[in-house]
Parts: sequence; C-alpha cells; structure tokens
Amino acid sequence: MWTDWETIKLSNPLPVHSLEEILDGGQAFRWNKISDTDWQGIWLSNLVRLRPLSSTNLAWSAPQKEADKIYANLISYLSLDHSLEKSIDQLPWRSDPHLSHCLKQFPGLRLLKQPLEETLLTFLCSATKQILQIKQMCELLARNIGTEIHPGIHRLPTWEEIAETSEKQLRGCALGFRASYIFKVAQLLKDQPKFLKQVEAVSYPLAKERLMTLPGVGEKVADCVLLFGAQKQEAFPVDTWIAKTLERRYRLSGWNKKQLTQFGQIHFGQYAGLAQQYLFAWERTHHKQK
DNA sequence: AGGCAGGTGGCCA
DNA sequence: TGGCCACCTGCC
Repeated sequence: MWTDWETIKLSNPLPVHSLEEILDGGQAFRWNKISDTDWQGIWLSNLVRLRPLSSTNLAWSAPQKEADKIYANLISYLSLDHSLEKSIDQLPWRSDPHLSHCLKQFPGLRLLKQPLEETLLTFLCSATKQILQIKQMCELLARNIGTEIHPGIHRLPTWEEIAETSEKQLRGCALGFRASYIFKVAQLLKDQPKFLKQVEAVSYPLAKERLMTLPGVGEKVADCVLLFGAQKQEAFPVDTWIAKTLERRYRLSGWNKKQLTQFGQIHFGQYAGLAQQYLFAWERTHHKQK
C-alpha cells in the first residue's frame, strides 16, 4: 500500500526540532506524529509520511498509486527546490542580535508553500484558538465534510463543498462563532470563483486589502494566509506571541498592533515573514519551557 | 472549575 | 483612530 522509504538529500541541514517546527509549529494544522520518528501529513489530496534520518537526510513514503505526483508536490510544499540561505542572508541578522540568535536555534526552518484555499480555511479557524484546537477543528471539518482520500483519511473540504453544507453542519465541527464566517466566505467564493486566483496574482498590499473584505479576515489572518498560502514573503503577521517578542526583545512596549506590523515590515524588509517565523518559533519554545 | 486562547466586527467617543 | 466587548468551544 505504501511505498518503501526513500531518502531526500537536503542541501540545508534540518535538525528534527526544526522539522517539527515547520510541520507542527502553526503554519499547517494537518501534520501528526504517528510514531517516535514519523510524521504524517495531508494537504489537498496529498498524503505523505516523513522520517528524519539525519540532519541532511529526510525519508518519505506515500500511498503507492500516487507516489510520484505526491513526491513532486512534497518538494514544492516544503520549498526544497529553493535556497533558504539566500533569503536568510537578506534579513538584518548582522545588526539584530535576537534575530541572529533565533536563526541559530532553528537551522533550516522554512515557510511552507500551502494551497491558498486551504490556508484561508485553516486560518479562519484560528481566531483565539491554540494550535491543538485548530488542529481538532480541521480534523472535524475533514472528517465531516471532506472527501475520503485513503481508508480512514479525509482531506479538508473544498470551498464548494462548504458552500453546499450548512452553518449548522459547520457548528458541528466545533468551530463556534467561526462557523458563520466560514459559511459566508464559502458563499462569497461561490459567487466570485476567481477571487482567490486574483488575490494570488496581485501585489501584497492589494492582495491583503482584497482578502480583508472577507468576513472573519482581519489583518492578522490576512497576513498568515498571504504568507503561508500565497508566498507573499513581506507579510508580517503580528499575533500575541510576536507582539510579546517585539515588546520584550525589541523594547516596543506601548506600540499598538498596527505599529508593530509596520515595524516588522520596515525592520525585516522583503523577507519579513521568514523572520517572523524564526521569532515565533523562539517565542513558543521559550514559553513552553517556563 | 473556570479563565483564557495565533482575532474580528461592531459600536461608541 | 482608539478602546471595549461579545462571540463558541474546549484545553490547561
């Protein structure tokens, strides 16, 4: 049923804790640890298992019949076909000791290239929820509304599928007040089938403005969706964690969210989103330890 | 056991 | 603009 494990040789070293931060650090919500070493993840109709063998060897396995396609999608999803070092070098680590520290703590940490439609859905679930609970909502959405892509494994529902269900059905997925946002967005996307394509095609500021016309999408969600789902790398999502980091490590207490967002974009520049991911990983880890 | 969490929208000054 | 509050649900 599943292919034999095959090794991907990584050009940038990726320790296990960095891999786990990529898969389960709040960018995506459909990766689960299935043994001491292995992770299983789903995006669109892709289902794959990963097993870190060493910091430069990552093994993968997928269901036999679609393995070739899934492998190609995996490389793109993890951006393994693109150099991380070049982006990192553009960040202001030379003059920013805290960023420099975070970069050292999580070697190889990357941004995922997720499908826009799924990123929008998962981040509509994210408001005032912890990662574990967001994962549970996604799991219920998949199980209750999404198509089965493998025995016992369901993908997330498409927006068309959501549009054809009911708000009540969505409430049954433990979405709470997020259910009405998601249902309304589904109707809007049904009326404007090209909406997400357009968002992807235009510049970051325009894309953000456009996304924020959707109910349930404010600045933070828009930035996450654009960063993780549309490769708009200048997006700098400011959530409570990043706000904490900026306050404490960058001495910006008293700044409001709008100001913090602007600071991030100006200070970190073209790859602000990548910097955000490193700061975020550090802040989460630090918080867990105390 | 109950406060609180990867926010957003609406209402008020 | 800026501040406050309701909104669902389930983890810690």
